[in-house]
Amino acid sequence: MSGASERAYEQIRTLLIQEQYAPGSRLSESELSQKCGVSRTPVREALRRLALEYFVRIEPNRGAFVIDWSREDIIDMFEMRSMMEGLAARKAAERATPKQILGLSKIVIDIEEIANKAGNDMMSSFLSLNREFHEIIFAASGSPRLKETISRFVEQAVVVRTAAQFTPEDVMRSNQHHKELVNAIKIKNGVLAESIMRVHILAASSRYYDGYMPGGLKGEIKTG
Amino acid sequence: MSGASERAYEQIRTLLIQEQYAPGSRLSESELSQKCGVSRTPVREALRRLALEYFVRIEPNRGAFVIDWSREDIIDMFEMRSMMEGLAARKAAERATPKQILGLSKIVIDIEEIANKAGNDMMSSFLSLNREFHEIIFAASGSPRLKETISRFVEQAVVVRTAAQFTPEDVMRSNQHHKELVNAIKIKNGVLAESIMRVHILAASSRYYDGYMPGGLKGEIKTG
DNA sequence: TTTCACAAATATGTATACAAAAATACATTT
DNA sequence: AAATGTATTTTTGTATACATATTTGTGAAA
Repeated sequence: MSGASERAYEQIRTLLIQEQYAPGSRLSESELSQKCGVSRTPVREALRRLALEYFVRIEPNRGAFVIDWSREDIIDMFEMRSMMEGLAARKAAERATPKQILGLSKIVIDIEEIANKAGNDMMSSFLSLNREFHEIIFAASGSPRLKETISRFVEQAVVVRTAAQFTPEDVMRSNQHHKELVNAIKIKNGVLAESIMRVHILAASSRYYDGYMPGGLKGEIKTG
Repeated sequence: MSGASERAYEQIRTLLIQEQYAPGSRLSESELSQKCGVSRTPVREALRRLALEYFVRIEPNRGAFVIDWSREDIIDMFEMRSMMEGLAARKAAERATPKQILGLSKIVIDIEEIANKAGNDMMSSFLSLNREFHEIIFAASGSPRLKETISRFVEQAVVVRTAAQFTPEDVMRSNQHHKELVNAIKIKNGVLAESIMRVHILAASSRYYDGYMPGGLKGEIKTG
């Protein structure tokens, strides 16, 4: 899909992830349309879409503003994510095919390998594999609606930035969770899979607080 | 807000709730713009918005189609709803103000009264009060994001229709749940509040299956 | 200087015109 | 008759022009 609307969406989204605009600042449609090389119509459509993914907030007759995530917003978001991805893991444990389980196992091994190399692009490889891992869980859960809802949270600026905070030890710990999760799914233990996934998400969230919140939360909701 | 876009949204949404268009059927932009008395631009915006609320599905270069909810989709939706509203109830139990608790208690009494009268507009009064009840829970949960996410599911054609299936006994049972919920919140028992809310939602969902699915689910996931 | 009122400028909201893609109808071929 | 290719029509996608609301800037009055 190479439509103007799609391109505008991608471009604006990238700008927002790169923090080119301060939180709370106004996004002018004409300015963005110039920057994206398309007319205002597809820009407006892109902004509406970004509003649904919590990148911007739209005020009637006033336009789009960069969303400002409060501390509470972030805590809530991870809480919801852990709950929904936990549900996805439980359902995946009940329904995953041998092929999907094999795919998950393979990613665990792949991440283990790149974690030891610790090269330059280690992080981008990890992010890609990690994403793939969670995608398989979503697919295995058999609930497109669930996947869609979770995605709206996961494709978030704050989330994207969180992963970049990961140290090699974080990657190892994360992959340990993955390994336990695959085992739980293998033995079809849904409740276990759900619990592991919740820990997994909340542990990742604690990295965010450590990295980005002033002084972190210092154990308030740390789990890992 | 009396904008053309808003009016188009309302009108189209009403048409969809009233099942004026068959599931899967195509929605023509020009036809809708004529019917709504606005141009295609606000109609397009309304359709995009309805897509996010799962009323329609948009295919690139092909337009909007009325969503067809499969049996699995509906089960998933109620499962997610019960989980998310459960979370909201737990958080509400931890944070509700005396004023909010009083508001909840009042609604329980009001519903009790109208349930006994069983008049013509009993159902619409119940729906209104029921909505208000859940709104207070959302507000008390202190998580606007959570409320927003749940709303996208709740404002659903299938959900709206489900409530219309309620018998007087269903209303009484539903209000019994409400009463227990208010008590749990009063004593700040979050886990209890969460459990009650889950039962509450899943019990309501069973009414849907009874009323609309061919033959119902006959106890498959019935809870009440 | 501060505040308010009002006009100019700017931004969003909507309508319309045009471009591109998809759906349809029809003729041609097998 | 069925299938395929092509022309026509229809629909969506995008750009632009206009309407309306908001913001900003200026100046007069307190």
